[in-house]
Amino acid sequence: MTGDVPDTRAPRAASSRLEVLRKRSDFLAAARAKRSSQSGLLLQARNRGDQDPLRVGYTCSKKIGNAVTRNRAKRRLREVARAVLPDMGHDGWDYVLIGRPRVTVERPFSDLLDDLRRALRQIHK
RNA sequence: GCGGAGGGCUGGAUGGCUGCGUCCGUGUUUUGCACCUAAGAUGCGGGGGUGUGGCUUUCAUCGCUUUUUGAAAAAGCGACUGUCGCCACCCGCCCAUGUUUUGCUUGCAAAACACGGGCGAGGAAAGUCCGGACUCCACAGAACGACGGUGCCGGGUAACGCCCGGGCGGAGCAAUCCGACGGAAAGCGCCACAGAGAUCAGACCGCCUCCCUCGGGAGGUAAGGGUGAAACGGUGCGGUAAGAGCGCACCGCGGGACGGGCAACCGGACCGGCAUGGCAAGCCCCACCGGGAGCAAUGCCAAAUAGGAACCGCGCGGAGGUUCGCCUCCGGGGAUGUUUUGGCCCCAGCAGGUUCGGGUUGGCAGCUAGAGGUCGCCUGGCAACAGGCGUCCGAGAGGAAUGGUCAUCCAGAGGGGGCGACCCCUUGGACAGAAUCCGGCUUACAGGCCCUCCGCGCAC
Repeated sequence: MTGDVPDTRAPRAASSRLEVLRKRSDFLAAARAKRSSQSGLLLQARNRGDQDPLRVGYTCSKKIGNAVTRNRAKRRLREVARAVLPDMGHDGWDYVLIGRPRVTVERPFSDLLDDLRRALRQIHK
């Protein structure tokens, strides 16, 4: 596994780092913009109007469950974002992924991926 | 074997693909700083050079005039060319030095990225209920008061409301478990309903005596009935009109010499016929403990802006001294209630000058090695625990990492096949996520493993 395919791995690694939203005001701004509701998650997105790299935020409120459940939901959302956004996300946008009670944790992972893809197509249309 | 009691441990495993946080190393890039060195720009000083301008002067040159003239020559005036000197400005120059820009060398630091390596959730990380460490409110102490807490006794501990041992009361055949377990003759208050009567109490029924127009009335009586959580303590005998601690015996209760124990408490000669129940989780009394706020504490740095503080200056509660820095005494004021001791700080004002910082945002520190834990042995102790030696372990984030996904296996559950060992299929792993750090308590928890003890049954 050490040196087989260095050429295919390098570009992926460079693009896999997603910038994370940290300020409350960014979350509030995204919440006022477009949104798309899917069965596994809720997506909010805002076009900032510049050409800086896209940014992602995650929200799992206490409605999701206790701390363990909230963490797991957030981790699955992070993983979904890592798989989908480098290809389908647009630069200059902020995306906020919001977990849903029970579903975000229990839904099959492939379905969750489809949910995000569908939501992105809806918002970019 | 069945049933039970107490305690401890564990909290799925392996692998593939792919991620995250932190620390270390290597490399690349960028930035900053320092150094080496080169070039450029520029400042100052010295030297040098010459260009321009001005002035002066000498000489040369030219022109004109005059004189002598054949020419030449001389004198004067002018031109401004060259030259000498001085002054000003200037410089593709040299030397020394400073500033600065760019490049380069090396080193250091930071950031980003890549690669490699180490480490990376719990027994409860939880609830935030107690006790501390630490920080700030300058600090330390005493008495009283208020408020809050603790509450059998002794020990352990940094401390505790925790732990250990003991006592007392209760539950259980037992192992063992449970207990807000100080004081009710210090005082106040409350004790519903029922009942005739509820603590300086009481006669409804009954019993006994007397009276009487046989219905009843007067008196005695707490043995019996009834009420109630509780009714002048219980049983027996004597006694009596019937009864009653009225008398006696035993039990209970109260007091109690004395003995045992560090103590809680235990035993108890003897005395008292026995007047005095519960609630302190109502107030209260007694003993002991406790200042408040908290890591969003607190400290530092950098930005950008309304405007505060300190020092200097004028001036400065009183007196004295003075080396003019300040010191001593007295007076007033300052902090969480009052008083008090030590100690500290401050003693009108502002028209000025200098310096510094508060709120906000961002960053750094605090930040993890500590009353540290694991395991083993030794010493003291019934034990909690303490001491010693060895051993191994040590997350440190900050919209918050410690994961996502897939496969196989292993527990467990259900179904089917088989006499059985076993095989096949399905299902399937609890409670729960560090946030400054420790000691406890409480609460949640699928399943599994181990140890000790008790009762019953069987065998011997």
